[in-house]
Amino acid sequence: MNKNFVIDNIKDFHLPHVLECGQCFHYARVDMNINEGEYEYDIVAKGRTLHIKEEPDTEGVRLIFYNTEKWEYDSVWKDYFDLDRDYGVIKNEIIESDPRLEEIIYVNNGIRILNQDFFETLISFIISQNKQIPQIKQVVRNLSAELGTKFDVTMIDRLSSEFDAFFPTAEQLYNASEDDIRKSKCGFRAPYIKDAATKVYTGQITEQMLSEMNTQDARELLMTIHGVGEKVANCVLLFGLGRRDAFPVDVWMKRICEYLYYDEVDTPKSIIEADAAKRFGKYAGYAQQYLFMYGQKHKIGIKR
DNA sequence: AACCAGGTCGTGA
DNA sequence: TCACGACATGGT
Repeated sequence: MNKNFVIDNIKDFHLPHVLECGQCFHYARVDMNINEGEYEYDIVAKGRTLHIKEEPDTEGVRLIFYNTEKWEYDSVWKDYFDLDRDYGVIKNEIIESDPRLEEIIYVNNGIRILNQDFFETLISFIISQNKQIPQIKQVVRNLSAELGTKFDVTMIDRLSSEFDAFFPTAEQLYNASEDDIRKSKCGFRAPYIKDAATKVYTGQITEQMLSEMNTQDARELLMTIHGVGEKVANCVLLFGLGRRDAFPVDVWMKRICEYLYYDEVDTPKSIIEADAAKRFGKYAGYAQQYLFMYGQKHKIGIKR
């Protein structure tokens, strides 16, 4: 039964940076009986659950996927964690675009852009507007517990923690009333969630359509959803549709980029996004994530 | 007690 | 186009 899948010597990977850089919300850290250099998490994603641990290895880290078969790693988690990608190349390209990012990348090394489920990413980032990350996680958990398909923790013997349901499908959210959705404490975003679920469930917007469009057209189609603006659309493109050229600009990125590139002068998000596209090109999404972590860690530009 | 949060919408110049 | 308040909820 308890078969673990292990991979050794993974470079450019650090679980806390991967999960806690604000790109995903349906996870929890397991802090019990952990040794130095070890990090353990529970994750609910891709309609599955995962209990995973990182340990130091001779070169890079070792990942232990608890109670996981090889086929499941090959077909699900390898892609989810973006493990086929060579981040050495990506880091070099970014540093070439701006040498000042070398230190920032070094300090925040081990970030991976996850390949998450499209619909979950869409709803999660609709929720994210005007909320802090811990609260986003709470609403995602509430929404799942109330409307998502339950899984039996004792049967699965995998999760040690607080989750008991998958993220709701488009169908489940479409069939829920706005009041039911509001019970998740999503507040004024409830009609937004409903509209997104409706457009996806009725096939007005599909992952297939979006993946066949160029990034700009896909962004515009996403923005026809009520409650999806430029920033949320870019997050969905980057984290849920594999568009690594997308560069979401939120309050943090605005502060960080003004600090780095605009001499602290107030600059429109549209300018910041366009300049980043020019500067980082197809690596803009990766650059954004290193910058976001850096800004959060050092509270760049925050005045209090 | 105001003010802010991985924003977006509606309104009015 | 652009500025600005409103919007639920919770934390400081």
